[in-house]
Amino acid sequence: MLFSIHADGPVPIYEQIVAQVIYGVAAGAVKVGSFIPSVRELAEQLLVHPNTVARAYQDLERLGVVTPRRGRGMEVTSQAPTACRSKRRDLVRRRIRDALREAAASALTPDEIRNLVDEELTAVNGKRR
Amino acid sequence: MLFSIHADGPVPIYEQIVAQVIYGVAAGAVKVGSFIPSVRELAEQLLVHPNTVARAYQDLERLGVVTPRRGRGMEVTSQAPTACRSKRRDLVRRRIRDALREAAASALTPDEIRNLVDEELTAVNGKRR
Amino acid sequence: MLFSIHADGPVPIYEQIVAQVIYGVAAGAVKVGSFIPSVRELAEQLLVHPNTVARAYQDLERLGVVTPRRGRGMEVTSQAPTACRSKRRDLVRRRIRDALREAAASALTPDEIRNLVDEELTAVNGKRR
Amino acid sequence: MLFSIHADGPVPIYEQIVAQVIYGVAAGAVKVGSFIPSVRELAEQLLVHPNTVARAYQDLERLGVVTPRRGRGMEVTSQAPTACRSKRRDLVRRRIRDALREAAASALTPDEIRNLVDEELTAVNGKRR
DNA sequence: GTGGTCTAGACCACG
DNA sequence: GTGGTCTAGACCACC
Repeated sequence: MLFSIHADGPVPIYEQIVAQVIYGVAAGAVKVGSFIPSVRELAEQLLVHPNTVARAYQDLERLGVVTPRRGRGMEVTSQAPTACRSKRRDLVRRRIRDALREAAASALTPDEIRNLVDEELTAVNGKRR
Repeated sequence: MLFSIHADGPVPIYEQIVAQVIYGVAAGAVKVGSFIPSVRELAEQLLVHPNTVARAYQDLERLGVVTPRRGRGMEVTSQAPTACRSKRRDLVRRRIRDALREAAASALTPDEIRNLVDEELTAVNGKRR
Repeated sequence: MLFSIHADGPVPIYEQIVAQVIYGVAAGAVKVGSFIPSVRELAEQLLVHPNTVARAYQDLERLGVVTPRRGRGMEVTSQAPTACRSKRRDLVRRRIRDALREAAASALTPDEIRNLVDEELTAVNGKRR
Repeated sequence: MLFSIHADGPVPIYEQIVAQVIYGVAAGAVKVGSFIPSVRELAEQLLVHPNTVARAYQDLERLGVVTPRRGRGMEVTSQAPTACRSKRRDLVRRRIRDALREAAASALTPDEIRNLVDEELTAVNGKRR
């Protein structure tokens, strides 16, 4: 499980942790029944305060992605993969939708918008190669 | 000049005001030399705190879009249209880029991402018809 | 809005705050559109740390009972009464169910259990007079 | 001696073990002079950490329910039945009392509370038939 | 060792 | 003024 956290930027650290766990589970990189890193361990790895990790884990628990096993850690639940794939799709769709709505509200023409989208889409795909 | 403000939601109200003025100028709906509404007037119209409008106007002034005319209000500058078209493009591109980066980070496949984009793109265009 | 908090005892303070707001809304003592006390205000009143109150308020927001109004406070939502009455019933029923299941598991006879329940029920009702 | 342990849920495992031994003795299912399972044996049976069982047995010893016999295990004491019947009653009464107090604090009417109690009471009794 | 709660206090964005 | 986030560190229960 690899995390990359941007401590600056507008997105709270704990939200970044939540999202990355969700993406990891959705992608199958984190298996059902396995344990995500302990609060202290991950805090040390990410150079953030344990409380920040703990808050992320509470959110993940609330989402049904992990369940606390007392004395052992946070275990990935059986319904996590389904929930995470759905959640991932929702998160991504929501962000795309908001961006495109902003674009439409800006009175840019549909052609201009599509050009921008295509440019950024190839840029992103290029990065993934 | 029509404003639509979403008091809830993650985007600060003052940013919404700034963006909508920029979009209005960029689209040619707000002319050079005209005056945007007074702080009090707009605050009343939008049911927001005057401080919020004032902050938006400060930003617009700092961006060179409007300039204060004592006793008369905020006048749209001659360089505003050029600046706003550029700024608009930057704003929209930035949001699209961020959304697509998030999509890539989520480990969704490029195909799935493109499908989501296409769905939302037609949805947005549909709304504009 | 009156709160009574038991800082000792097994129930976390933030849960007590959550429950009491829910009960207040369910009982009609807290109206839709009104604002619950600010974090700092309630923290001072209850002699607890503001963070503790903030955590309770986050839970209430997650439950859809209140919504943050930036710069103004936490407003009771329109769906709060329905949600709170339902939630209250669930909470109380859950506690009663657990107690009675424990009683059944203890191999006490149904008659003994009913006697205990009746005793405690009259004791509680007596306190409310 | 049959145990049913819920590893999740709010009740600590060691408390569940303690309670079930108490209930077994109170109901006469566990006889004076008999031996309860060894720590290792029970831990293996319940898929629980031996420390957890050991802690439960410490509590039972402290309560005077069992007494350690070197090399042979934990023996049920002669005063255990009386103590367990009393303890059982206390435990059950305490849980019922707490549940009903919560119900009263929730501002549900006495009638609503009684209805909930009756519903759950018949539900529990139904399960025992 | 694990997570959970609480206090303490800083800093920030927003209105 | 409001809530939101983060760091810091204590204490606890449980395994």
